[in-house]
Order: sequence, then structure tokens, then C-alpha cells
Amino acid sequence: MPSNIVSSNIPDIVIGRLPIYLRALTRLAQEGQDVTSSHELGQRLGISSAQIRKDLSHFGGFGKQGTGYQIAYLIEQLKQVLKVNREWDVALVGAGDLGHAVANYRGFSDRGFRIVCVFDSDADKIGRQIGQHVIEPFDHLKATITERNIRVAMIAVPAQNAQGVADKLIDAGVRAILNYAPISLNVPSGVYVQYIDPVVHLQRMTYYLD
Amino acid sequence: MPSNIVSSNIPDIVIGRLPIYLRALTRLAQEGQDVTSSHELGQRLGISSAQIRKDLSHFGGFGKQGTGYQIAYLIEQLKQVLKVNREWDVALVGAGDLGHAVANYRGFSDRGFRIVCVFDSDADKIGRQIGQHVIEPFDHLKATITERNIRVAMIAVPAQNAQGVADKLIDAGVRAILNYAPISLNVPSGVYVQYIDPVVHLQRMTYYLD
DNA sequence: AACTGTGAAGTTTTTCACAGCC
DNA sequence: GGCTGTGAAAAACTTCACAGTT
Repeated sequence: MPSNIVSSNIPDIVIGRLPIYLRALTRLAQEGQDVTSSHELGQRLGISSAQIRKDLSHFGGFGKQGTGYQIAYLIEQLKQVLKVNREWDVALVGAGDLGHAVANYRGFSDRGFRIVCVFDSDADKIGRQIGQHVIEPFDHLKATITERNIRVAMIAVPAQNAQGVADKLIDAGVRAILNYAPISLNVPSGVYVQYIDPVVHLQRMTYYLD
Repeated sequence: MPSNIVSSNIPDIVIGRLPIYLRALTRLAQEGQDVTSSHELGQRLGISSAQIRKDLSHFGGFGKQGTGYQIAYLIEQLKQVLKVNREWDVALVGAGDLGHAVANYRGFSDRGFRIVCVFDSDADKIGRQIGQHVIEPFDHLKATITERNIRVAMIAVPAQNAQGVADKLIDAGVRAILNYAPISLNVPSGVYVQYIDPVVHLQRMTYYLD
């Protein structure tokens, strides 16, 4: 989702598939496999082999004709392209049920992300422990995020507060927001937003049911 | 995501935007507005007005020239198209942190979905209360889902169990799966899957950061 | 004057199909 | 024989621009 002007010439839709490839490759590696092909990967993912080859070709020739792709090598390359060969510090806003689930989720650390601070506006929650973090009050938000130079955040607050939180985050320097609140955010150019709204996903499927 | 053959001729990408429109319209209605235009809606969502008009035109002429769209009417029409003018019973599999957050989430009921049963394999959890449901053991899954004629399910179990759970759900008659586990599922034609993997969303954004 | 609905034009994305390499 | 990388072709999707309606 290039928020506005796209600086590079690689389609965003291609970028969107790379994390899926990376996830599948990581799984193959865990299963002990060393080499795969665009065909095998495509079968697993329900994507055509041509599309996978074309997508990867945007970033260079990662494969070997006749052989396929060295899984460990391709994983490294994709991590580099997606810039997750480093670890990104992430701020979490909202320490309700959802915030707790997100804070306790084990799946971030080995895929490039680490929650480093949690904020909430509820006086009862401030100071409490969540995961391994102490919940900080809202008005620490800017100082903490600026100080730690945090660029990535997740919003897990009620819909009516989400835009206000987003504005504060952006003001503090955040450039990528994963929004769990069921509302579309308005953000300036250069800020990226992704949405997770389970109902949107469900509604997209019921269309096809009878 | 038409799992295989698409019976109708309306692009899936259009279907995917309808829930977004519906969400924005519901919000406008809550704010007390009666009428909107493709332009206003597009501004809010960062989508061109032409696209909104074209998308809606697949299902009939919902608007009035010179005036725009009657919000309440358009909401009703979209609900009907997406088949959420009824309430779908949903099964939830997995009662860990994530399962708890999902089970306690307030946002399903007024948007067409109602969690009616929760399953887990952990003997310690079975019989416990979650939201307003008693956690049932895995081997009740088929009986309960068949009996209640449930067509929609959410998977919130660890990645290594997700495919097995999906297979059981499908065998029991489920046709739409919202998968929170970070793994691509293999499902037969006629079964629809949507994925929620926060890391995939985050990785899609870090590409654009420096 | 404001706005929709829609063919036509333009752009993007996917698939095809094959030369080249292992 | 099996597989990649890639131009070219095909398909899908978005935007344009305007006739027609309120």
C-alpha cells in the first residue's frame, strides 16, 4: 500500500506476496527441505509458478535453471528485500483483550519484529505488566517513541479513538501502522497503513456462500 | 478469494471492497448523515469515486443522479449482497490468548456474525467458560458443527495444528474459514479461506521504510 | 449545479511459451 | 528432463469523460 507516491517501480501487489513466500519457505526449511521450485511453492500456496518466478525476478535471479531455488538462500534474499533481516521495534497502543493477545503473541520475534512498549489511556491499567512490558500512559507516547526512534506501531484501541491515536503516532515519528480498529485511517503521504478487521474478511467470504 | 471456479462474473476484488464500503457507510450513518456521494466516500477511504461507482454498478443502480446515495438504503443493499442481512453462526477453534480475544470481541454481532461454540484440545481448558460459551473438546467438533449446520469458522490454534483443524472443519461442513494461524491452508474447491497474519502485514510495510 | 452509471481508453497484472542452462 | 527468467500476449482492473437525470 504505497501511501501515495511510489518511489520504486516494483508493484505493491508483488511486495504483498513476498511475505507469503517467505512464510512458506521458512516452513519448508523447518521441515528440513533444502531446495524447492516455483512449481512446488505455487502448489502449496495456490499461486501459479509463473507468477512466483516473475515476482522473484524483480529482485534478481535467485534460482538455478534445472534445479530450482536454494531455500536458505532465497529466505535470506527475501528478508533483505523486505528489510526484516533486522529487528524492528514496535509500539503497541491499547491494552484491552486484543492488546493482551497481541502483546503475548510469540510469532513476532523470529520474523523481524519486537514489541518494545505498550500504551493505554485507562488509569487502572497503567503500571500493570503486560507480556514483559509495563503499560505506559498515553502522554508518554510521543517521548518514548521519539526517544527510541520507533517507526512501526500497532493500534488495538476502540474505533472511535483510532484516528486520534494514529495522529499522535505519526506526529511522534511512526511511519507504518497496523490497525486492528475497524475504521479506515487518514494518514499523510509517506505513512503506510495495513488493516486487520476480522469482520471484513468474514463478509468477503459469505458473499460466496448460499 | 474464489477458492476455485467462480460461479458469478463479479470480480473478487470488487467483493473485497464491499465490506470496506459497508463499514464506512455504517460509520457515516452513526454520525447521523443520511446521504453521501461516491466522491465523499472515496475521499474517506482513499479510493477514487469512479471505482466506487463502478463497483456498486455491478449490483444495480443504488444512487440518484444529482443527489448521491441514500446511506441507509445502500447499507441494506450491501448487506444483502454480502449476505450479512442475516446472522451467521460461527465456530471458533482455539481458546488460547488469541481465541480469548476473539471470543470476547464485541464487534461481530452487529455485523452479521455470532460465535456459537468454541473448541480446544487442551484438557485443562475444556469445560471452562469463555465469553458466554463453554469450551468443548475437539472430538465434539464434527457433531456440534453438523448438528447446528455451521458454515463459518475461525482457526486460532498454533500453525502446526491448523491444517488438521481445517480438514476436520471442512469435513464437518464448514465452507468459510478465517485462519489466524500463520500458514497457508490447502482446501478443496468450494471452500473459502481468508488469512490474518499480523507479521505478513507488517512485512509488507517495512519494504517501504528505510 | 451536482451527481450517477457506463462505454471506451488506458494501465496494470497475469499467463503463456520458450530460449537457455543445469 | 527439469527448471528458471523473461519478452510477448492475454486478461483483468482502473480511470476517463460524458450523456443523462435530479
